[in-house]
Amino acid sequence: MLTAKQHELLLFINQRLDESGISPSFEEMKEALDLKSKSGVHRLIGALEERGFIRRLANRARALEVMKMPEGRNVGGNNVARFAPVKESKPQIQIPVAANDVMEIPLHGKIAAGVPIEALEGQNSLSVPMALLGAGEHYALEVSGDSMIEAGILDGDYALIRKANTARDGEIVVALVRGEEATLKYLRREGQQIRLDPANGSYEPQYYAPHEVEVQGKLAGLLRRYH
Amino acid sequence: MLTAKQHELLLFINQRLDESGISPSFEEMKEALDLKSKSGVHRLIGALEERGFIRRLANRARALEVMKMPEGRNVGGNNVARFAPVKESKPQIQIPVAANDVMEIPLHGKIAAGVPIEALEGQNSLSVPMALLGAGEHYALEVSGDSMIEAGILDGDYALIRKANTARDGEIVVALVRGEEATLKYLRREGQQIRLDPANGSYEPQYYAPHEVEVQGKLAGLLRRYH
DNA sequence: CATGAATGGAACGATTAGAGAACAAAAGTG
DNA sequence: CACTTTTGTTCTCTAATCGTTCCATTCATG
Repeated sequence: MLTAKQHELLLFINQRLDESGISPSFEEMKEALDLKSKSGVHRLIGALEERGFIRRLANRARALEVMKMPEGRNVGGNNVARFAPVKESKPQIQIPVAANDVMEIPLHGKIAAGVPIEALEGQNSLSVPMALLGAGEHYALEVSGDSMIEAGILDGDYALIRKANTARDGEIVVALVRGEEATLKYLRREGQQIRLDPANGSYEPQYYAPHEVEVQGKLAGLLRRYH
Repeated sequence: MLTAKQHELLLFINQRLDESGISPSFEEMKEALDLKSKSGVHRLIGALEERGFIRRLANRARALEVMKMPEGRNVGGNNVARFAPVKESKPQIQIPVAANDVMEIPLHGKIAAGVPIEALEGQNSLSVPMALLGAGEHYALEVSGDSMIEAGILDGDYALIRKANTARDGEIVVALVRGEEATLKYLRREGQQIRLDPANGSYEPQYYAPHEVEVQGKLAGLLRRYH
């Protein structure tokens, strides 16, 4: 899927993001790739974006985000044991259903504060209006618990998650902690630490080393049902 | 399903992708298959693509991607605990099933505390999974304001409303007050009075005589979008 | 020998890559 | 707010790599 240069750049970006949480600038990438001009970096970034490996905010400095890594490679190089949760997969192509701006996305189970994702690997799926999703690969999780209640995310809601390996500060992510607990939390970086913030005064923020936390996706939408 | 050459090529591509994450070029594949011209590779790639084993970006260098491998190779579905050197499975492309469990409902405008519904009776509509709705006639409103924030209903959310003329105590309703203001509130009865409760400590409950309040619908679902 | 399929060859055009510079847009500073 | 620095964008050239296409040739088979 990638050329050697694209691969090299992707690795570098991912590494920097993992270590410091800060996107490298074009200048820094230029140095890392041993180039003498930034224009090349620009093209490579374009190629990576086109292929869905990274995502970026246009005209913003240091606003890169890694969506996936080539072939199984684990992001952040953390060799933590992992349990049932989200299986890494090849990009699944989501084609809008004809005549309907709706998509079927897989329902991967429940997510709760402090509790692993229940791997209810059933064939469950959810129909979701495309208007709620952006580009990319998505899945749904049923929210369990009240740790995000102040962000308007209630017990029983369905969280629509876009797969990603990194996220920017302040975004709500599905974070796999030490390979065993997956939780939905605000992601924030403080120095060399990763901080996972609940949205509930009764819970405390938790701090981790970067290698202990793996971002599996970010919150892209929410569905709730009143009976 | 595959000819010997096709099979050989697929294996080679998969191996290279696995080892280095970098797609082989036509030249390299030519060498690997012991061919003396790239045109043969071109045909093989075409065949593999046609059969859904690989996918590629047209006119892009080294932009191959393996979608699945031949034979009963395990494709996803493993729910066993897995450890770090995760061997990748190649999930099949997920094509959404024709979703007939979807409904188009009209988007009637915005609703806010203390402000009439904006009658933007345009062509706007929203596709919504039927799972979020019950029986009956529904429409959607964009929520404006923070008066229901403690009920997890935020500014910008889409409220799915089921038309109804009555509601039980404690339900969230669209209430038309004195024929002019439509608001989203908790409905409660106190003696001969109707009480409309916001879910926000900064706002006060409001009391009305029964004839002043007309229930237009009850909250049936909620959609939110994070960008 | 005819035929269709697979292979070889080479020309062609497009993409990728490197460099340099000028410019525009954000972020930071006082 | 004005000014400076940092950062991202765009353009032009040049060269090498890569993918595409068309056509001739070979091969296996009946």
